[in-house]
Amino acid sequence: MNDAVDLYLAQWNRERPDLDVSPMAIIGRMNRLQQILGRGVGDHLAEHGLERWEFDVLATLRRSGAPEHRLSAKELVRMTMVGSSAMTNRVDRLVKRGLVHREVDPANRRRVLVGLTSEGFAMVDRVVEDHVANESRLLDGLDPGERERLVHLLRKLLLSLGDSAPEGGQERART
Amino acid sequence: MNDAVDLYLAQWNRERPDLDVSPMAIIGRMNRLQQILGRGVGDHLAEHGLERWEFDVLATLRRSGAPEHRLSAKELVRMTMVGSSAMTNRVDRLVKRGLVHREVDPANRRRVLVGLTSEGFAMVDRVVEDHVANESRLLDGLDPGERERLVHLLRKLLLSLGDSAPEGGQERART
DNA sequence: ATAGAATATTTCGACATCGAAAGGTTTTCC
DNA sequence: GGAAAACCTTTCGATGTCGAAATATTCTAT
Repeated sequence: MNDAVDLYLAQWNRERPDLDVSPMAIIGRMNRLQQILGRGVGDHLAEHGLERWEFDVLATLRRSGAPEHRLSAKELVRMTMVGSSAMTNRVDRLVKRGLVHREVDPANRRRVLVGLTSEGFAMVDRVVEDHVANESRLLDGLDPGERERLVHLLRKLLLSLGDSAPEGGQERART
Repeated sequence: MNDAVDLYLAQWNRERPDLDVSPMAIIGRMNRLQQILGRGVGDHLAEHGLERWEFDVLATLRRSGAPEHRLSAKELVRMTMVGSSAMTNRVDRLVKRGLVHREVDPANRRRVLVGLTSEGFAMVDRVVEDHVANESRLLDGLDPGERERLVHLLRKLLLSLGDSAPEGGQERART
């Protein structure tokens, strides 16, 4: 049995046998998995009435923890890998849905603090359990040992690319 | 050393110790890698004057092979995982740049055949070599054995999710 | 022959994102 | 204490994608 990437590697080998296209075996599959898994996650969240980006923001606030379940816009940007302008838009829409509230930080009026409302909190806490169960289902094709090896490899690759826990870390330049 | 995903797994464990969030260790890292690798690929292609979606289309046509380096719009859609309306837009723009030509299939006038112009052909063939070198550089953090194991795991996961070589294969419903 | 089903592409409106620039606020440093 | 630099968020215009509907062509079955 071949996957879609096997085909295009074979095509490249036929057309350009001089080229070593083996990196595509990884990067191409990563692309495809991203799309397929993304749809699997998105379809499931839609059943709970959430878009993927909504869940991302709510979950980021939820796991940032007590007491306030609250982060500044900048911290949200850092955690979610979207630009600041996209975050403004996301928060706008979540405020309209009543899932988060936004207020100027009284201690530093440049900052905006975004926090979960009780509806938002209830929503994440209700959905997240099903969400991880769904993710687990998507990974059913790998046994526990394989999953562990995959985690290890992905983690090593991420670290080699300079990804690091954003504890005051350096972000990509963004406006 | 921790990557960004280690942090949010730890946060979930603190906030919801009842939950097994281990699937996120894979899916979360896949998301992040996708973004970081995507930027690495895109920035490099930009140096050659190409957008990522442009390269995707040109490369798909190039590797589809002689004699004509030509595919129908539908085949392009199947190979690239974008919707048909996005493909119309992509081809429009590539035609304007003179990199592909579009013509109605005389044998079946519903179909549109898209083929590389000689400029398009020269462009891909010039860029692809650098492109794979760049991809290889992005994967430098893994040694050859690790890359091989990663390929194996990603491939197995893809197959378990129903991805298969699109030789008349069943695609996802799209309008 | 022809109505209707099936197939293939394009058009249309909506939407999420991006990067640059603008708008406020605070800090720094003379 | 005030000007300039640094900081944080929002606004703006552009872009690329999506899904549904529209258009155009071919196939099927009577």
